[in-house]
Amino acid sequence: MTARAEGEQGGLRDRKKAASREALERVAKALFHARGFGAVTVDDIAAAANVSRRTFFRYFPTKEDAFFGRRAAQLEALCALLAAPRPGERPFRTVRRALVALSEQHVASREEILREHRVLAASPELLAKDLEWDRRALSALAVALARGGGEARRARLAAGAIVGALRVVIEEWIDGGAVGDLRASGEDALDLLEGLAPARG
Amino acid sequence: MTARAEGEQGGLRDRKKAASREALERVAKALFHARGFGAVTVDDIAAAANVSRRTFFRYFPTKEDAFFGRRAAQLEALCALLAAPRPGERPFRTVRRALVALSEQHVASREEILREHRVLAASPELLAKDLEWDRRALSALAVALARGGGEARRARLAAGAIVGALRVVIEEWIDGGAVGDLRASGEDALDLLEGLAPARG
DNA sequence: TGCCAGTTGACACTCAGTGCCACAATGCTA
DNA sequence: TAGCATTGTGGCACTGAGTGTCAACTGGCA
Repeated sequence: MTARAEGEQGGLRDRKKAASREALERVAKALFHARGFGAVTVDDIAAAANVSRRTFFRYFPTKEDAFFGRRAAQLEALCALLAAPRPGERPFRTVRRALVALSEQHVASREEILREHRVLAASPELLAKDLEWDRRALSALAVALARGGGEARRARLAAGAIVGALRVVIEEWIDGGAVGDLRASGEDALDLLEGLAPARG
Repeated sequence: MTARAEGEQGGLRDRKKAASREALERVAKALFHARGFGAVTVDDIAAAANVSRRTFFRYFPTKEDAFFGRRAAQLEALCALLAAPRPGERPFRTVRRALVALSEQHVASREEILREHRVLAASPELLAKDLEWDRRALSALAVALARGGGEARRARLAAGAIVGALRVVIEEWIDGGAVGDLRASGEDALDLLEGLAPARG
């Protein structure tokens, strides 16, 4: 075992690795957007990135994963926000802040989201995978909501309803061309759902 | 073109067809339960059902579909109930009746659901597909809720929250060994969510 | 310079899913 | 009951995802 930790991007080796990964993801997305997910093979991606097919699978466990870089980053950001409540803040308030921040990220990446959504809507296999991210967000929200000491069951219930409702809000925003006020729509939905959060323990 | 319509199960041919399909599904589930979804190949299923591999794919478009017969039937039953509101009934009431009926189906199929869930929990690829059924249920609920003439947006929002919350309720029921009162938990959740439904148009 | 560890490419393999064609079973009709 | 069209089935070959393995290469370090 070497003394160097894994993510310590100092060496040339690590920089090359990061570059390969980034190139693969970029090239893959470009191909998906151009031809649709199903019409692009891993061979195509590997060839376009000047890498062997085998190498592609060293960076991404499945073809789908080359598409979901954004979602992974989004979830990570959400979890980070949820894990850092302000002192004395009610759990629902923390959740609201985190989700509002998420909506602002969405608005900022408007173009990319629209492009991705076009690919997503045309390939059901991607849609299925996409829903899994919601499940993970749900767990994170449930943990955050339960922090106040209320019932854990109730926290999960509220998290489920929030995720379910916000997915609809985001979809409507996208279907409307991503021109509406996503933040406002999201906050309206959260207002309606606030009563679901567990009472203070 | 023959005069006979497609589903007219009178002839020997149709009975054989139905039997093959049923045998494939039964055999497939048995194998999935015994070894796990990933450890069973389509060849295994076909062989166990005394049918060629090619024939399997004439009955089920994917291996997953041999697992989700129940879900398909469930969704169909849900849609049927939603499509038949009682005269003068508020949309939310129709939805509640349909979902209560669904919960009773769940309780009645307790054993099978537990067995299926064991398979499901052990194979993420199935879980992803499973979530797609929720999406379809969501659309059906949204249509039913919008029937009152209220805002369509609001109806979809409520449908999203309901589906999100009820999935959590069902999961908790299953995780608890399917011994709790699912109907009561579901109704409690619906009580909390009733305010989300669009106001009367 | 030479060793070590990690990265890559090439090859072979399994398995899901599809198109195609020949064959057999079924149902209808003469 | 013989003959016909229809339709289900099996076999085969093919594409594409994903994995294991091994030899060759490259960066880091002494």
